[in-house]
Amino acid sequence: MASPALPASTRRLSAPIVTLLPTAPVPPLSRLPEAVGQPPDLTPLSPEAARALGDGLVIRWGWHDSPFGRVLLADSDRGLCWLGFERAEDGRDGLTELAAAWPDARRVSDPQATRPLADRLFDAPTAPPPPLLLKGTAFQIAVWRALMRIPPGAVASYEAVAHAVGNPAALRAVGAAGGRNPVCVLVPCHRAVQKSGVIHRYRYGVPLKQALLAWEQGRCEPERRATRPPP
DNA sequence: CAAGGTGGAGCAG
DNA sequence: CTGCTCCACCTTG
Repeated sequence: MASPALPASTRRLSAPIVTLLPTAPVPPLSRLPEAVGQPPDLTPLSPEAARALGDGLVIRWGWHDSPFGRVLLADSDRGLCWLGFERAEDGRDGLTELAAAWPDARRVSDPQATRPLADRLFDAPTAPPPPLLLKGTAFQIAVWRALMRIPPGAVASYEAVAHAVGNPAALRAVGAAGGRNPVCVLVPCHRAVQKSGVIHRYRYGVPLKQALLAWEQGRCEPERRATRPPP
């Protein structure tokens, strides 16, 4: 039986998070594509501005099921300010992280408010993102913007992202900045991989990162399915 | 200032 | 292939 052997360098899913056909690995982009236009509704905030805003901010949050596990969504009238899975690898749960990110905001459990977004979140990887309210340093915001230039179905090396933000040597800091983005999936930090193509680390675990990439590749490169040998 | 982080290159086995 | 060392540099406390 010719099972479609994954490269040994690729870690396998340890648990069936989502059922997907294995896809051929995508070679990392050596350079990010030129900006095709930033999402017009992305609202970057410096930590100082965010602290000033936090007081009056009302955040409505809710847990929802997704093909990749439970997700926590948190919305405000300034945009979506949190999208995270249930638990990060370090053990912290989403609600704790949300509270740490917006300590002065009024946080209200309101699953009905976030349900519409949750329902269409995983409809298609190419769907335009909702308005976002992102708090970060200048460097982090630059990294997040660069990550959003990686098309769905593609991956880029941390080095390429570092180059895109004008500091090719800061590739390790790029990884750290990506890992601190408050809206995973929408800021596609999962599309940054090691230069060799190996998926090495992810805030929510390597299996989830692989599942997200496989899902995007399956949705964005249907021609791959035709060229893949039958199981 | 020191430590840590979603890296990368080089080398040994 | 895996594992280790060293280097890199921005952020955080």
